[in-house]
Amino acid sequence: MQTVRKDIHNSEVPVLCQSCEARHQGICGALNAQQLLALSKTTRRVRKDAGDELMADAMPIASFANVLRGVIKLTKVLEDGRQQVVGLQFAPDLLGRPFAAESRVSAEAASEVDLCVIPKPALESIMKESAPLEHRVMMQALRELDEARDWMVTLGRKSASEKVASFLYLIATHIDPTVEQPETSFDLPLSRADIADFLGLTIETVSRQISKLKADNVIEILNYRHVTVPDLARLRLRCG
Amino acid sequence: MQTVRKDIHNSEVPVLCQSCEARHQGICGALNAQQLLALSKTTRRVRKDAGDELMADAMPIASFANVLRGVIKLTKVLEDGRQQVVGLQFAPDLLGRPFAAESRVSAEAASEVDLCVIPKPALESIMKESAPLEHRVMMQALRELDEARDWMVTLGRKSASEKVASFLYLIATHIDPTVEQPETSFDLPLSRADIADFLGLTIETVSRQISKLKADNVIEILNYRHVTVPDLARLRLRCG
DNA sequence: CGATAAGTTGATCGCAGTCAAACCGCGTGG
DNA sequence: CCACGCGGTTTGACTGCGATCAACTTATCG
Repeated sequence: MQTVRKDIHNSEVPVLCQSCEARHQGICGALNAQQLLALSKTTRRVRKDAGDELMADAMPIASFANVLRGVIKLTKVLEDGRQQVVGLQFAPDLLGRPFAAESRVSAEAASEVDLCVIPKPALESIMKESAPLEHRVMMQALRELDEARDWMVTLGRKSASEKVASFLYLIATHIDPTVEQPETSFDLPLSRADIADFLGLTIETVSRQISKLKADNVIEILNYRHVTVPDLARLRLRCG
Repeated sequence: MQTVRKDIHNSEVPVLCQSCEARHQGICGALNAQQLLALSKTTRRVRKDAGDELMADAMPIASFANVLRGVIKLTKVLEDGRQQVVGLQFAPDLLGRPFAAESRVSAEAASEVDLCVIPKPALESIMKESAPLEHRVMMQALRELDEARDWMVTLGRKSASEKVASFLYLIATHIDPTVEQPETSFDLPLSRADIADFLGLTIETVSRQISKLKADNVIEILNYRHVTVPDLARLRLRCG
């Protein structure tokens, strides 16, 4: 989050974290009015563009952020440059690793995102006082652990076509978690390269499998990014 | 943990959870004397053999358990039977998914293990009162999340030989986390089939890569299970 | 001993990676 | 307006790693 300072072109208007409060989402739902007011004095509303780095691996953590809109990708890289996306965060997730001096992943805005940035000391001091808040943070960690383990099955045991179908299914069910209709439509928040890094595949293989799903009428695609799924259940079948 | 009841042949002697208390390890280190005494009345010391099922996917959770000795493997299976090991637990980890009605993984003793079994209501009621305990549980969840994400890189981006080397390195550094000497020796807690399921490979590929490491003098093997690593740094180099 | 389970080794095949070329949308400047 | 270049994507031809199928070896135990 150390990039926040220098990115002057981004709007940094101090506001009350009303988005999360109003919707009782994210971590703010666990706070009372007084705590919320105290916290709101230290938070900053920040907009970041796709591709902006939010947190670097092995760098000290200066702040946390509530994701209000958009998608963030968490990545790890090997010495020789091989990259793996190890997690995606949607609203209203909390970005950042509590109780660690430095991050163990890199975080990057996958799409344009809105964040509610909270200084690390502010959040940790409130967390020490507020058991409900710490509980909420733990629940997110446990959910992320469940998701990571689900994804390990995909990475370790699924074929390329199942991996791509699983990714599309994940996005379809996460990007807009409203009522589950059989037909859905959405914009992919990730480039082919990012998808490949998420699935442990190459760009070319991802492209081929998407083309195959299109040929089999499981999905329709407009302008590379906009996906329509006529029947989610049929996509689900392709996930293995 | 519902198998605890019926497995009469296993010793179930009620004892104080002295192992974890004495070493200030695991969750018991977060409790005061009074809480520890109250908890010890409900806990049971249990020994399980390798291969015993401790928890089934999608089954209600009846209890938690502190791992005192041995290794537990957490697995997930696809409908068609493909299996993936999604985590390993060593002493003094806490086995079980807090704040969830049912488990999302299967747990099986990989080696002979000693457990300190705690009924779910007992632990959760103490956790509600004791913030340090909840904090300790959260720290474990965060650590498991870090480990899961590390492993996602291995699953998604490493070659077969790097995967096997990474597994051996993981075991070498986890089974006995004492002072780090260049030479180490240990027994593999997993069969070739389990290793394959952990790495997203087949048994044959695991066997071939182990043979290759042996041929290159990176490891020595006795009776399939006992491994000696003459130089941990050299094994580390093979991890990618 | 023989039976069985676990592990190793060999031969072959196919999926996904690699290398290369074409395609597409888009902004920029002539 | 079109020419041009550029990044992202698609498609094609070929290769190679790891899966598959099968035979064999080794350890264990009745």
